[in-house]
Amino acid sequence: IFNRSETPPFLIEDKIDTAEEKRLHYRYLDLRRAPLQQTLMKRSRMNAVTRRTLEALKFLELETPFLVKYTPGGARNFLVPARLSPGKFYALAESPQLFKQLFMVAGFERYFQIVKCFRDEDLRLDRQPEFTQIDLEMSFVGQDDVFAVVEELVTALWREVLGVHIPKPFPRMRYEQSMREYGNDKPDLRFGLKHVELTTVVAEHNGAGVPMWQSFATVTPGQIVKTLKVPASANFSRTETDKLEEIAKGMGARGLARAKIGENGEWTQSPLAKTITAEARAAINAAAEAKPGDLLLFQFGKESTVHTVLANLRLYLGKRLGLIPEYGTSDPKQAESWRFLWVVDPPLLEYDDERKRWVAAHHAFTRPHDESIQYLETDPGRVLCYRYDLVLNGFEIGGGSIRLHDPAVQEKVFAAMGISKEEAEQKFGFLLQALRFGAPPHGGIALGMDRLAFLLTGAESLRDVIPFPKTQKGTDLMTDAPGDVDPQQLRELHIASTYKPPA
RNA sequence: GGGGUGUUAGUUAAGCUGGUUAUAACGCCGGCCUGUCACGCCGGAGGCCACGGGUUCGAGUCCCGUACACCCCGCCA
Repeated sequence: IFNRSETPPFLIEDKIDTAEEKRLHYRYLDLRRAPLQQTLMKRSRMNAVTRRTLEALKFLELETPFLVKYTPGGARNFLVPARLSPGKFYALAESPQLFKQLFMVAGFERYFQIVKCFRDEDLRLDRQPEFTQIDLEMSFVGQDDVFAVVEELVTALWREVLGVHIPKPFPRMRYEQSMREYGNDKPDLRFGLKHVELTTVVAEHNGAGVPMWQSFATVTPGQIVKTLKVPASANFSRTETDKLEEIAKGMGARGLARAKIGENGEWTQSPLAKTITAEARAAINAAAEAKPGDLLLFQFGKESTVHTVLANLRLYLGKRLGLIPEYGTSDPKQAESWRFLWVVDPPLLEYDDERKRWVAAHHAFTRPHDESIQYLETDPGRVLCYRYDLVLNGFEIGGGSIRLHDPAVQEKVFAAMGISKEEAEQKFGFLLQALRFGAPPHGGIALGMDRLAFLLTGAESLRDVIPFPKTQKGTDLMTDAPGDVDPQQLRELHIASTYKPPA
């Protein structure tokens, strides 16, 4: 009776002053609280709007199996023992990816599903082991067609659930720019504090006179120097900058070199000040547009570490300086509070340092840009592809691609990844065979419904938009799952545990 | 696998540099109050200070380990 009303009958105190652990243990009581009631009502409406919008756009809602064959790559799967095939296992689907492509082969031109997915990876604030996606796939489309559908859907959600009109089309940014300016592929565009690239500046000044930077006198792939400028207005104390260093170290940094800019551009309070050449210092100040009183934070070394450290420092500073709230959206009724962004044109392949070969950055079935196919053999890192992520306020809320439907190009991609024909057939045979029967050009996307609800409602945690969420260790404190099973059940499945609890 | 924060009464928390009987609020129990509604007043019960070691004359407080919760890195669409 109350599930269509804005004000539920049990208006339990809004204030949360109970430990999360306790709340989860008595989740059914926690769910009586008005904020959670309203959140779940909004989520219900999001489901309804999604179905209505996609139905109007001629999408068919089709189901796919949860119990599937394990395929390598991507997320770790949950395994389910197959009683009728002793010794064998199903995997719980990490996404309907292959099946939705097969719908395209089968001639269903527009498919969607609001579907549970399962991934056996560690949890985060915005990650649960089972979660819900709005999954869709379309035939005879390019990237722009997928964007148009998603923008229609997302703006409908914000309009009909929040009453906010988000302008279309959403802005786009190339992956390369996102990494360069923000250090990750999900930039929060609500504030500045962009990273400043210094690798070439340092190389041009032959290491800038700084002993720690001698290895940067020449540019080495995968090794970079960057800085982040904290404006003078922040007026950080020594204790506060020390805190920044602690955070950086927590992200894997060796340290956090700093420099405070003096009246004439000189550097103080800095381990670099003694040795840096005046020319290099001026060039860095210019690159960072540093003014007296500003504080420069430096990171150098392995590109991925530099990016992780600076991307997280940027977020910390954004919150610390009050540029964005701790969580949620400062003014949810204003369209400007919602910074949607398409991140496009990422590389198809990335180099795996451990396995010493190129691997798919996402999956091997993404269509490369036609003009970069030529680099597949000669310069694999240069191959860009039709892969796209939808980002909102620093959270990735969806990702998809235009699929590779041409078997000839597919072969080249496998070759670039060092996957033999036999191996490919063994691992992905049914999809490759299906594509050989003739597949239309197709592509799609999956939107994280939990994250959409999390952001739309301004929730503090993904757990607040999931009725019965799991803890960081993947347990359910209410039902005490996962639990022990009867030995007889294991015998039926021909399973024995080798686990020995610590003494 | 790694880093960080936390764990004190039923609940939420305070307990600084180790020092007799570990505090408060709400809740609970008893008494009083016939117009209250976050009632008020008086009295009371309730704690292996998460668990296990260690340092010390002495540990809620310091050290080590474990468990649980949360945040992050790794991992992950």
